Formats: sequence, structure tokens, C-alpha cells
Amino acid sequence: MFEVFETYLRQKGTFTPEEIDAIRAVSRLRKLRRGAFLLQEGEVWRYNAFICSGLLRRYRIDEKGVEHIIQFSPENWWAGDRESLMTGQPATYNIDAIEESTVLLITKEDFDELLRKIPALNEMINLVLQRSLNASQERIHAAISYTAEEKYQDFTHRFPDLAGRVPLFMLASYLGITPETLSRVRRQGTGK
Amino acid sequence: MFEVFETYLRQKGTFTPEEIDAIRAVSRLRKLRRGAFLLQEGEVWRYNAFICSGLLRRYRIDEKGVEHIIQFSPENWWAGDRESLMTGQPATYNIDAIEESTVLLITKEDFDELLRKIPALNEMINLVLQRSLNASQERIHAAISYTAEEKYQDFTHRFPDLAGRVPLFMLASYLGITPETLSRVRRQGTGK
DNA sequence: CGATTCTTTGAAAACAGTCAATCTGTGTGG
DNA sequence: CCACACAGATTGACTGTTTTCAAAGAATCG
Repeated sequence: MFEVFETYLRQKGTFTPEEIDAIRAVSRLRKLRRGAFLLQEGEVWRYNAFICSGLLRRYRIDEKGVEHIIQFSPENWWAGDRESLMTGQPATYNIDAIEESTVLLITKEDFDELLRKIPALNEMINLVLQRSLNASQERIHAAISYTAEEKYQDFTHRFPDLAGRVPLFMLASYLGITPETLSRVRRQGTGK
Repeated sequence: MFEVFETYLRQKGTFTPEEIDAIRAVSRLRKLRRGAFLLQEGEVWRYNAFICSGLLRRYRIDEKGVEHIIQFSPENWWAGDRESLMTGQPATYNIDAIEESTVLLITKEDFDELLRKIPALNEMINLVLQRSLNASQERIHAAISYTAEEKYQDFTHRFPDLAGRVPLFMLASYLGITPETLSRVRRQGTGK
């Protein structure tokens, strides 16, 4: 499963065999079955996590017990609570597996060491961060600008693969609408 | 006005006098009066921009002519269209000045050069990116989870200073609600 | 001031949410 | 292999929030 990460690295940057080995040396794999937690609210998150396979979700639960999904992380994406990682404070998000998943974990200490030793990794992470930021801001735009139907259309066009993998009630939560509204919007939209 | 940036740099990282000089050497200041554009949709954005004073907004205009504000950038924040900067494609955002502002500009080429030469700058930018990403995701959470009133309360608590500086119709646009709804929500909220 | 821009208010309509019931598919145990 | 249980999806009727449209009040700026 490390090969998935290696492929990702080679695609996004240029690494020597020694660098790849150094990365492999501090990587740990963890399998999650459906529904299993990678992180629960209140715990401290100490890793950089790369998803080799499967699909995770990051979410909060409000005082009424309603889940609000901030992000889906499929294979070849990153997961974790950056806030908790940076500050050492307890996490404010939950992360669990929507599909059976394999996650590659590197502790913060090891990862920081790698960043110092491997400039290409540093550059790559920088690019990933910038792209994530762009994506987040597109999502903000959608959330504040679109109707329920437009949000759904936007999602399916932007992530056609995810649209088929995510249960509808979770998609509704991600879009900030109720499952009932999503259901109605889907029927309307395709019906004519 | 460069001192504002210098203070910011010294507060966020450790720089030698030579490094500061190198940064100053490629910095250009630009004044914007109220309403003036820093960037218009369709132009290519080539800078890293630091706000020394004033307040900018980044937004899009939809097909009905309605503005949707993605971000406010007050002094000591960054502005620009990262997507356009990274890809060289035309910008999809407008940026203009809400207050008379002074912006410090460094071209992409100069900035990349600085990043190579000054490790502390690289680290600082990395931290800024991570914080921006956290902030974006908090905003996503608010946008998909809160009612109009909760969005307003959340904003005033998170950015008490901005709440007084931003015209209400712009705040409404930022929150994804209409000015009328914001007006009603404000009366309700304080009324009892 | 006078004109423009911004904010507030009111009434009606559109939209999304809630609650409850039904339908569908899947997996499990008898 | 069937029947049942369960989780997810859909539907309907109703409620509530937010938008829309129009107008009247503030506030601001030249």
C-alpha cells in the first residue's frame, strides 16, 4: 500500500530513492473498516495522514445531534485535523471511514524532520496546501451563492466519482441541506 | 508603509537585516482609494499582496448581477487570486477597496526567488497557508450549519473589529443572506 | 443642502425544513 | 432460501424561515 503514496509523490514532485526510503521508514499503515474512527472530537491529532484507499469524512455534531460534514477524503487525498495538529489542542472534528480504507500515517515529529531534509517534499506540501485553499474557497462560494439544487449540480459536476460513492444523507449534510430536500432536488433536476 | 510589513515579518519569523532588505528591494507599494480595483475578473494576477492598511474584499458577480463576497482582507492580511497566480489563467474574482488602502506588492517571480533564498519566509508562508485553510474550513462549517442569525452572531464574535468596518449589505453578501434578512436578524438579536 | 447610497420595514411568495409514513434495498439469522 | 430487521431514500402535508419586491427612512458625501 505504500506504493500508492510513492506513486503520488513521484507524480507531484521529484524524489531520490533515498528520500523515498526515508519517507517509507517513518510511514505506518492503518486499516479502517466501514464506520471506524480515525479521530474523535476531544482527542489530540498528531499525524499527517494520506489516504491510500477508501473514503473518509470529517464532520462535527451540533448540540441537536446533527452531523455537519466539512470534507470528504478519498484515496490520494489528505486527512486530519490541522488545527489540533498545529496547536496541540483537542480536535473539534470527527473523522471516520465511509468505505473500508487504508491510511498512511506519519507523526508530526517525523514529518517535520522529513520536511527539513527533503526540499521537494516541502514544495509539494506547499502546493497541496494552496490547492486545498482554492478548493475550500470554491466551496465557500457555492455555499453562500447557490440554491439547494445548484449546490447539488455543482457537486456532481465537480466530483462525479464521489457523487456515486457517498450516501445521499451524507451528501446532504456536506451541502448544508436536509436529506429530504436533496431527494426532492434530485427528482426535479433529472425529471425534466 | 513598508514598516507595517517588516513588523509583521518580525512577529511571525526571524529575519536578518539583509533578508529584510532583500524583501524591501522587490516590494512595491500601491495606494487604493475607496472602490478602486486591485484586480478585476478576467485579468491575470501576478503578485503576492500584503495589506499594510485599509480593507479589501474579494468577490464574484453572478449572472443576475448579485455580488458574493468570498473574503475580507484588512491590514496585516494577504490578498489576491491564488488560482490565477498559480495557473496563469484569468482571475475569476474581483478585488476592490472598501476603505482607502495601501497594498504591498511583490511579483510572483521575485517572491519565488525570496522563498528560495529565505527559509524563514518559506516557513512563515507555510504557516499562513495552514491558518488560512483552518479559517476557511471554519467558515464552511458556519455556512452549512448555521441559521442566518447564528451566522451573524458567529461573525461578530469572530471578527468584532471587522463587524464595525464593513457595510451591512456587504456583510450580508459575505454571510450568504440578503441585506433585508440581516437587518431583521440584527434587530431581533439585540432586541431581546 | 441635495443626491446618492445604504438600511430598514412591510406584505406576499418561494424555498427549505420538519415530522411522520412508506418504500427500497441489503444483509442476517432461522 | 425465505423472512425479517434495519438503514437509507422517498413522499406528502405542514410549518417556518428566508427571499423578493416595493417603499420609506437614515446616513453619507460632494
